[in-house]
Amino acid sequence: MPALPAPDSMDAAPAAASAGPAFSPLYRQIKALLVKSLNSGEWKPGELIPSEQELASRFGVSQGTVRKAIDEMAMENLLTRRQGRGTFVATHAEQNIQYRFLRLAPDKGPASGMARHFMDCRRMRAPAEVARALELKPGDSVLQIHRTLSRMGRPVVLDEIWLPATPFKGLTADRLAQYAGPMYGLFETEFGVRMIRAEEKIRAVAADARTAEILQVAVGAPLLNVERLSHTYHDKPVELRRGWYDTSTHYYRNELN
Amino acid sequence: MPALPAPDSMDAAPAAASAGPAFSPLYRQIKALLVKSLNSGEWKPGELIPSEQELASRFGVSQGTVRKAIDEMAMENLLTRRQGRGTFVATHAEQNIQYRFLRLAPDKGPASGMARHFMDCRRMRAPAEVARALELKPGDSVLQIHRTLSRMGRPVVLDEIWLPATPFKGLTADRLAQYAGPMYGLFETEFGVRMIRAEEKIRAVAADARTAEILQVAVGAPLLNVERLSHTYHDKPVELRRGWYDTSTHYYRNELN
DNA sequence: CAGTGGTCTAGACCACACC
DNA sequence: GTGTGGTCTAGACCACTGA
Repeated sequence: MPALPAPDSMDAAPAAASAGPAFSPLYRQIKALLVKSLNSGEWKPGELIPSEQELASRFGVSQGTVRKAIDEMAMENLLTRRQGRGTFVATHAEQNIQYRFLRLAPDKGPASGMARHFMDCRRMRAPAEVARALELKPGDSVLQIHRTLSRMGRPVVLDEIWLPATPFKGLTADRLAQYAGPMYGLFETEFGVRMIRAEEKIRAVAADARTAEILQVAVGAPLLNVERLSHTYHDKPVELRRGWYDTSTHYYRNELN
Repeated sequence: MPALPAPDSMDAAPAAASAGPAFSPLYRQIKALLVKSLNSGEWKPGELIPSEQELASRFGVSQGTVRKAIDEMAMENLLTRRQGRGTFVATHAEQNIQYRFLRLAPDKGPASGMARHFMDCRRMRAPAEVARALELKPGDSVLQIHRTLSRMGRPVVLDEIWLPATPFKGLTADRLAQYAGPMYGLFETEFGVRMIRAEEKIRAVAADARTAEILQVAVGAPLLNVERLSHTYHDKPVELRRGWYDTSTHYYRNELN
C-alpha cells in the first residue's frame, strides 16, 4: 500500500554485520527521509517542521507511522516536540537543555555559566591523528582553537579544539568571542553544522608546564583530560576537542542508565 | 472507561515542582503497577513476564496501552523485549549488555574481562558521608569492601564499595570471590537487589601512599577518581562506590547524546 | 476557536522463536 | 502450527497553544 522507494536498510541495525537485506520497517524509512531533510538544511535548527498529518499524507502513510519515526528522532535529540505547537528541529541555541555537552559542575553553588576566553584560532595542516579522527586526508586544512573557561575569575578548563577548515571557513577568535551563547549554537547558525552526538575518552594526567601555567596549578598536578569527538548527522565527525579540567573545585558528572 | 485506581502521578514529571494533580496518562499508571511488581519481586530478574495480551486484559486496557508502558520500561533497561519469545525482566547476569557500568576500556586490545581480587569485606558503622549518600541513619551498619581489577596481571582499578548491611546481610569476601560473573548479578540473585541507574562524579587526583602501593604506581601519580551512587527501583540508593583508576593504559569512555 | 501533538482503542498482518 | 512481540492502519477523543 505505501508508495515508498526500495526498503533501503541504511539505519540502525545493531546485530547486522553479516549479509542480508535486514528488513527495514516503514517508520524507519520515513525517519531516514526526515534525517535527510534535516541534513540538507531543508529545515534549520529551531524551525517548525510540518505537522504529523501533513507528513503522513505527503509520504502516503498513516499518522501513527510518522509519529513513531518522530518519536525516535525526538529521543535522539534531533527533534523537539511541543504539545499544541508542533515539532521543531532541535538546537543548541536554546537555554533549556543546556549543559548537555559540558558535564563539569562546581562542588558548591549553582551550575551557572562560565566565562570564556579565546586565546587563538589558527589555520594549519592537520596533524596525523587529527586527520584520522576527523576522517580528512593527511595535510587537509584545519582550524585549531585554544580557549579557557573560568569561574569566579579562576581558570578551570583549557580546551584545544580542532575543526575541518572546509565547513568552518571564516571562523576567527573575534567571531567566537563576540557570539553570546554556546559555541555549538554558533556552529549551527553561522556554518550550518549541528552537533548530534559525541564520544569522550577520559583520563587523569599530570599537568605539563604550559597547561599548568594557563590553569594556574602546579606542574604535575592531576588534571582530567577529556578527548571528545563530536559528530553531525549520519555519524560524520566534525570536531575533535581535547580538554584539560582542573577538578579541585569541580567534578565531571555522568549518568549510567 | 478503564477500571483503574486513582490516577496517582508518582512518575517522572520533570517540570513539576509546583502544585497540581499533574495528569497521568493510563500507560503511566500501568507502568507504575508493573514497576511495583518488579520491586516486590513478583517477577525476578531474567524471568518472563506475562504477554502483552494477558496484561492488557488483566488491567482492562488495550494491548497498545500496555505496549507503550513496556516500551518505556524497556528503554530504561527495566525490561528486555525479545521478538517471538516474550518480555523478560532485565538482569545484570547476562553477557550481552555487559560493561554498562564499568566504562573502562584498554587502549589496545579487546575490552575483555578483568581479573577480580577481593581484599576485604568488613561490617562497620556508617561514616557520616556514607550514611548521607545511602540515606541511612547515622551509625547504621554498613559493609565496606575493597577490591582490585587487573588486566594482564597488572592492577588497574581499586574500588572501595559501601553497602547497607540490611539487604546485604551475609555477604563475605569469599562469597564475592566464588561468584563468577558481574557483582551486580550476585546482588540480584542472592539479595534481590537490582541496580537500575547510577550517578558518577569524576575527578583527577594524586595517588596517596596506600593507593599507589596497591596500584603499583608512584605516589602522586594522577589517577581517575570515580564516585558512584547506584540506585534500585524508585531511585532508592543502595551502593556507594569509590574507584581509583590507573588511566595510563586505559581510558574511561563516555557517550554524549 | 482551529490546529497541534498526546492518548487510547481495535483490528489486521508480519517477523520470529519454539515445538 | 501456535504464540510472542513488531508494524501499520483508522478513527476517536483529550490536552495544550495561540490567535
